[in-house]
Amino acid sequence: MPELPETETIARDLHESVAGAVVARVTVHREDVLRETTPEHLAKAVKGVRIARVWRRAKLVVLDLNRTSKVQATDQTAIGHIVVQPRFTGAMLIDDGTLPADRLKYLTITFDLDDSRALHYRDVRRLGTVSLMSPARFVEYTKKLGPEPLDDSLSNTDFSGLVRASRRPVKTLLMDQSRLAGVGNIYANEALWRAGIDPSRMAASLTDVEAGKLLAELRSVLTASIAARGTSFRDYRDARGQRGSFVDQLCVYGRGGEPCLTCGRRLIDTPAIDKRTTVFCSHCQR
DNA sequence: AGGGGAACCCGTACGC
DNA sequence: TGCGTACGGGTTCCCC
Repeated sequence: MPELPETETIARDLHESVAGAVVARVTVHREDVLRETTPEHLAKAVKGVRIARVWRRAKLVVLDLNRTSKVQATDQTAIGHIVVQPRFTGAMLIDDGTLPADRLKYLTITFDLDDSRALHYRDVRRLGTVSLMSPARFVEYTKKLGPEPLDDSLSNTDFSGLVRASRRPVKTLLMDQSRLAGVGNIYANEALWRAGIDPSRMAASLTDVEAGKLLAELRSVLTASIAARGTSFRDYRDARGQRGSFVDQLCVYGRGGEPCLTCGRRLIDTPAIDKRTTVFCSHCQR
């Protein structure tokens, strides 16, 4: 399930390998993943345009599209964005002819590139989405998202302020994309365990010191996971079809009933908060 | 503002 | 073995 580190890994890989490439043709195999566009509209809008940059915002992979004509060569303004939200089973795959055959099942959209490679959006369960947005629409859409946790411009004071403004459980707040972008169930659980904070605590009850500790641990776990190319718990694969290895460094997620790595007591696994699996240590997390 | 619930989708796991 | 069904998981949207 791609959260921030997995989406970051996909975006970096894609940027490295397809930035600058031109889209020759688009084939939509499964129309139901499209949002804000139609197969005809997408094909027309994207044919012959350059993928100028691939980057991440929240849990979204964003492809910036530019014109290819020489006249426009100095104009760096994107003419639009393809916004991919992989959700659970979505993957962006670079197909240079070497992908194993089983990776080529469940393709939903194929962007043929002018260098004979292809970029596929593959999604087994198709809860993920692919949108085509104008620059204005993209701004409107992304301004509803909270700050990026790894952005240096997010200060301890800012973070403490947004945490302490909410009376919801702190875990719910961490996962609220409109307050803080990119954090999902895995990293919310991990950061709270590392920070020694009970996930069900009212966010507003955290002290400035606790909030500072939580942001530091959140950044630490996200950074370490990016370095490991993300967590492949079930389905996640990067743009090369490979698994991420951070699953080996998870301390609580997926370890309900097993011993806490700090105190050895049984980790509690409960759906009590928002019906999402929360794993924590009732002894170490207060 | 925020809580609850439904919809989206289908492979997997499980019961019989 | 095969068939049927429940489940999961993030986001969006609608209602309260």
